Amino acid sequence: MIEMYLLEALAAVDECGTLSAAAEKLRISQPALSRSMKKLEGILNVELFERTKNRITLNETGRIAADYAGKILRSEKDMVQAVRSYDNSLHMLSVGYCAPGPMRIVPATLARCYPELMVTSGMYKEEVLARGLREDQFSMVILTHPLEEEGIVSHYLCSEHLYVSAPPDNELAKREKEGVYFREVDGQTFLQIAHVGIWDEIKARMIPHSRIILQEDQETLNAIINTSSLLAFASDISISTFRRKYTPGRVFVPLLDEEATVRFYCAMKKRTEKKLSRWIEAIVSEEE
Amino acid sequence: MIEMYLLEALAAVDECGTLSAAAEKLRISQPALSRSMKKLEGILNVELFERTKNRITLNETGRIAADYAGKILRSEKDMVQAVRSYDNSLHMLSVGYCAPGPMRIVPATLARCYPELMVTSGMYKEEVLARGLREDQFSMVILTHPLEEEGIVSHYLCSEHLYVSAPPDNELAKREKEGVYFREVDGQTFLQIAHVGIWDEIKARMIPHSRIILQEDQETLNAIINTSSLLAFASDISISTFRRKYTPGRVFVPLLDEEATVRFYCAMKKRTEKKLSRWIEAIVSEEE
DNA sequence: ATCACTTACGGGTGACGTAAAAATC
DNA sequence: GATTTTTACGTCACCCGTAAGTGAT
Repeated sequence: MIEMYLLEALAAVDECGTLSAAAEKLRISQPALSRSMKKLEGILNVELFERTKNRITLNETGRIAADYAGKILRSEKDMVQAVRSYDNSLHMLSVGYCAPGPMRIVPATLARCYPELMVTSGMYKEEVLARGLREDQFSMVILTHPLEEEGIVSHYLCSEHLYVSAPPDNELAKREKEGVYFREVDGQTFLQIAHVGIWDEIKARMIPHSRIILQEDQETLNAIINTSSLLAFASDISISTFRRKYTPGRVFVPLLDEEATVRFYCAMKKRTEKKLSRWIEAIVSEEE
Repeated sequence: MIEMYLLEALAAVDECGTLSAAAEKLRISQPALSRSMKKLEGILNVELFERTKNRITLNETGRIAADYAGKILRSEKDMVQAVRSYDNSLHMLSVGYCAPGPMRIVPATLARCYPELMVTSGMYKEEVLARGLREDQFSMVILTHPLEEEGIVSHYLCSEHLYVSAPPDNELAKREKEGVYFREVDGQTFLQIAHVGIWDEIKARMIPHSRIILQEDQETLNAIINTSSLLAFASDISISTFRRKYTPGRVFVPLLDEEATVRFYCAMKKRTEKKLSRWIEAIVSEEE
């Protein structure tokens, strides 16, 4: 049997042309490589090289052997790649989101159901998410609509409702109960966390005349909000998870347009649905 | 990099189901195999087995890995096979004949042109020869006609003319100069060496009423001929190469039918023609 | 008790590197 | 003289086998 290191050596010699160059590439000494090539010829019981005193060149047989060697080495690389990535798919769950809201709920509930699973999260545009799901870059994606495709199933996950966060001395604070329409605040300047996914498009449509000041860091943003008289945004999810706690002085006024409510659906392939069945059931029951 | 022995071990475990059985198959100890499987998992950084205290089973990842392993092992076998057989084709020349006459000429001339070449000879029916040439079982075949096919070239090689070998006291011996026709000897009993290829068919057609006593061994046949009053066969080739010497008392009477002369052609693939160019030129010049 | 796997320990093969020689450019 | 391959020799890694241990059937 020809061991892999011999095939690798042969491929390197084929590639480099000389033993010395190949030895350097392989990070072994040149005599070691010379021996390996002799050993390979011994195993095959075939001459692979034209040898002169200080020159060694692959002959036709050697080139054929080197081609096979290259092919086998690629197979081996493929194997390592495929096995590792399959194993990864068992231990990792890559989830893509179109908005930060569900990202505050899903990873936590997944971790509760499957403590052994490593969950990765990321936010992308919905087209990217759909394509990534098809191509197995994501195990699951969170969208604003069910994805109706062959082999893919979608489940309703949760909804998120948008609020305006107003300082207590602002006129709007009085409207905490009855709410406000987008058009009433269009033109105002808002503070907002960066990267809110789908909400960017909604705000661009509904309050086109507003300026929105973005802040990358959530803690910094909270600090600014607490000392600022500017309006900001919140949602039922963000309020319940941290806004109430970290921007305690603020009044949250619900937006009354239907565009201020988004329904989220999780979409995944059938085989993932099977793997996540416990979580899906839990989500469905929480929803009731 | 995963060495081949690890892949072989994995494939054996996959095949045998238990480490002990696989170890026996591989002719190594069971602890050694246990270690190898651990090493493989270490290299891949992946679990390949479900392990209980006294049971080890491939998990899904392991089955995927084992499939790859089998594939790579087959590739390696293919490589050895292909390289050896290519090398063989450089050093061996397998020639198939339809008659023994050319077999007395061709191997000797080939050996003179290419002393480094190992030449193998064998006699077969012409259909078998044509197929064998196509499928590379023969490097060259000797036929009674040129082979007109894509990628195959044919050259005229030599002709062979049939004689009747008669004891000096036989009536026929007087006809040494003028010759004799097949029909004149049809019905007579002949002594003949076994395995004369194409000549069997010619004789079956031209002297259907004759009995032909076959003898496997040439030396034995010569001895019988020298002490027998039966007729026998000879040809210009056999006469010049050994009949004159080993059956010295005999008179050789030429057969006058055109069927008694056969022209031989060597057929080979284009690449073989290139390899044998020196020999082909020599044959052509001898022919002139 | 037997079977199947793992752990522990010692041994030998063989792959490696260094050094030096031979030969070509 | 520089480069390339081969030969020689000592070293060390690692793969193996034996023996012992653990747990399940």
